[in-house]
Amino acid sequence: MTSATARPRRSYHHGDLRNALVEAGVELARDGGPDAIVLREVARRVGVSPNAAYRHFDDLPDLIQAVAHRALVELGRSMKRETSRLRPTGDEAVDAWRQLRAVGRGYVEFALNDCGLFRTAFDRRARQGREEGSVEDGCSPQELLADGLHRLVAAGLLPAEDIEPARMLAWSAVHGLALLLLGPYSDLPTRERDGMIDATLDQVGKGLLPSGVPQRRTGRTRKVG
Amino acid sequence: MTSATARPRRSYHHGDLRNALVEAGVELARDGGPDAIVLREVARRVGVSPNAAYRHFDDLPDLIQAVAHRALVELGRSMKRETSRLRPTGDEAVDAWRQLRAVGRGYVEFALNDCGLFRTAFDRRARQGREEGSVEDGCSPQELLADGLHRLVAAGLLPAEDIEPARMLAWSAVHGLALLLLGPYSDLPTRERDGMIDATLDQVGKGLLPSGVPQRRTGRTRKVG
DNA sequence: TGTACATCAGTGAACGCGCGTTCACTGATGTAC
DNA sequence: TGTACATCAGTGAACGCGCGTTCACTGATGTAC
Repeated sequence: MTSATARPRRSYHHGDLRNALVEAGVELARDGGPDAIVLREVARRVGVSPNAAYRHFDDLPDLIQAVAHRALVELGRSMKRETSRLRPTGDEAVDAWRQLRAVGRGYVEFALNDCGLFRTAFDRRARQGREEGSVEDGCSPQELLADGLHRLVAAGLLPAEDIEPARMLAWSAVHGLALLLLGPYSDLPTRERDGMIDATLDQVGKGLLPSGVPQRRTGRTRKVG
Repeated sequence: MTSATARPRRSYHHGDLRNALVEAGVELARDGGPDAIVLREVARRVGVSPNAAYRHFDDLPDLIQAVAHRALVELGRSMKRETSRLRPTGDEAVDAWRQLRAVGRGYVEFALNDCGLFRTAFDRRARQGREEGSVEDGCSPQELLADGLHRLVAAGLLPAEDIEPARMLAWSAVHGLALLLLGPYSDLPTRERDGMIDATLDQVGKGLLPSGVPQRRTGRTRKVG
């Protein structure tokens, strides 16, 4: 339970304490979810007195907010990782749909692999207080979803005016799926779980795309190259 | 904060303490979500010493579990209420789809109106420990969803073998939608929020039903009367 | 290049708090005879 | 119908705990001259 990472500091001043505190918070959240982010324990792990944290954060919720922000960054990375694994087929419709699918898969995958951090990303306390903008580098979960949707539009699979409802269905389905798999369905064997993810993503596709989910090598119609 | 409901008991023995404790827990959860369920406060509200609760519950998680169960019952009621408002059109396909839609709407509506209780229904601590079966009277959320899906099958709108993926998409979408509306989209004005719910439920329909969402008075094909 | 001094970033000790849970207890209830 | 007694369902006091936060402080840093 106690500080594995706590080692005596070389100097009186830490140099990068804020970051170190957030990092420790991330580790706690990873193991035990948002409730495991405890100011005193965070300080303990970094090897600093509890009140030192108040030089860098207003209060505990402010710290949680910072940890949640990191969690969103990691969620985005997981999504990005999944899309970057794709090899283009040359068929823009197929590729566009695959990209959105990968985005969704990365979302669910992260939730399952890093459940504590995932829950932290959407914790209530993280939303309160100041905005903190979104993830810097254009790789926020929201942007990745938007990219995927725009690519569907560009491929002629999704009418541009349907973007908003499409976003909502896609995000809802994937978010709900992740939480159900962590919750009521948490006893499911990995095999069946993977099947469920695939099946659900396909169903989402059917909901999103008026002309259906494009299949590779079937010469399905598309309007844009 | 303190006991509005605490009134001196007539007798030494309460008579229905377990129930009273759960009820107080429900009120706390309603106001503040699962974390607001605090054993001492529950006892305080009922006007009983804290340790009296241990005659009826193993520990705090056991109490939370009982409260979560009640929350599920209320969720089911909200869903049922929504379906019972429907007036049959005579068109079985239309009616079947409307029923499932109402089930989904009742789900989201409950989440928005009784957010603390909704979150409690799916709290992690409630899932641990013994099973406690499901809601007694055949009105559990899961059963209502199943009923809706079976009716779609009976109406010839959904192939029987697609029930499982359909369940997963429907539940995921509606669950995720509820949580997103409570979370990242919580600032949304009611008007737009309602629009989003409708749009998302329609999208779910498109995902579920191979022949599309049935419209009233269009003479759409159906296989079973 | 050296020194005075404001500012920054930590420390140590303490605060009050409310929690979940356990202990040894006692008043109330119901059942056997 | 009345009484003895086991069992049930509460009480009161206390336990240890760890938390978030505040106080007055001090060591380290960097800048003006």
